[in-house]
Amino acid sequence: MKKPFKKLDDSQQYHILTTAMAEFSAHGYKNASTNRIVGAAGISKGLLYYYFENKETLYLSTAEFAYDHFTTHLLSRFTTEAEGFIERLARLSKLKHLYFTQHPEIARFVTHMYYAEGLLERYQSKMQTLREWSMKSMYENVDMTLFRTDIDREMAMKMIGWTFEGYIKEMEQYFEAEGIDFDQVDTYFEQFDGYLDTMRKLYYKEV
Amino acid sequence: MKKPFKKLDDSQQYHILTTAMAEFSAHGYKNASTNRIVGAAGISKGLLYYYFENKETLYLSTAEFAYDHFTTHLLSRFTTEAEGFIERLARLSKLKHLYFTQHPEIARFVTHMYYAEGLLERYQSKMQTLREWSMKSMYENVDMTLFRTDIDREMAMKMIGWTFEGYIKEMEQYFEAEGIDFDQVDTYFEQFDGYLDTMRKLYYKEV
DNA sequence: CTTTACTTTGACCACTCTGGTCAACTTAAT
DNA sequence: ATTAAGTTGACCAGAGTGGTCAAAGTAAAG
Repeated sequence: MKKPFKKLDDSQQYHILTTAMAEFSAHGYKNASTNRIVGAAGISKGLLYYYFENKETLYLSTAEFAYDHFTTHLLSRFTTEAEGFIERLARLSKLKHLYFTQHPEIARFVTHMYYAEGLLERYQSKMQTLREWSMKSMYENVDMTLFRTDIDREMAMKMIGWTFEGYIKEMEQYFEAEGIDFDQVDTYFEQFDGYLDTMRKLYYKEV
Repeated sequence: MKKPFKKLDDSQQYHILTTAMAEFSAHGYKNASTNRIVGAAGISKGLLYYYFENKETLYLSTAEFAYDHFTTHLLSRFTTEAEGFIERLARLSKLKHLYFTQHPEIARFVTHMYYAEGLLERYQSKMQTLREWSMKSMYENVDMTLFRTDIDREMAMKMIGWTFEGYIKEMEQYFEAEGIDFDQVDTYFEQFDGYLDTMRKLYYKEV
């Protein structure tokens, strides 16, 4: 990353970097095309190389930006208040979902980083931190005594997690296919709360 | 597909077609490389074009073979006997899992076909049949009265499905990372049955 | 042996796309 | 008018593409 790029508007930096992220997550580092990036970003080839020394630097700058953005916008915004496991995961899921709709390219690129191998080795310790954070944020200060005692807790937690994953995935597929209709975003949250109630009935002790 | 290819051993046909499938599912039709295919299959470039008129025909032959193989090996092998929803889905999952371990390239290519758009339009009616079959095989002759009455059935079925998906996905990731150890395949099935018991406890009426 | 028909090879072709450069041009500030 | 920063797109060498084809190999028949 050269100095001229740092002098740009934040919004223009964001624009270029997220465009690059979309390309990188879609095709991986090697098969990503700088030509497509400049095309999609609406800048000339020369300008891209006026901003970045080469493809590799662009990729690494992109990774750094994504990591920082993700951590400051998502991790810092999350508190571990006392609550049940289902409520905890619900809050986490909503946060993730919100971040995904507001910054889809970054979110997708972060998951790409999560699994990518190759250039991102310098980030693997950071990724490890991420993994540990997601562990901690799932369990810390969670009241496990709410679970009914006749079923295995490990299993229960796994199944609850899979339920959230499945529901979110289904919603994403639905919105991707049909387009987001804001009337239906309401029913989306109603349904979500419905699942929450059901899960409490299934996994928690009777009151 | 030309006549010389049809004269080959079944095993050699299978070998070439599955190699092509791996390439196609990994990179999609357009970015798949015939050079990589011949390299991985261990045949010369000329021979591939002695067997197939061009890349497109290779792709379509591949699709036809995959579809036929999948339907005859999986669909035909499945019966809709009377049972509960959990047991039905467990059988379906085990079948899928078995097919996936025995014919991974075909399985992956079929999922590729499921979502691919472009050349496979002639197959979309067949894909629709597949979709209908998977609906039918999930519900036909299933005893729904086993469910407890205080939770929504639709939700219950969804959540059960997500649990199976999640468990299978986790197992695949584990086996991919650690390699398949046959001692652990046993514990795999024990665990699976454990989840079945738990699910019955969660979703079925008490006996 | 020779001939004939079927297989198989890999060098080769024209073409597209790649990451990256750079002289020329525009814009803004002095 | 001068200088410096910003921006363009034609251009390059190289890699990889789908596809061809003369040549070589193989096996059976006469």
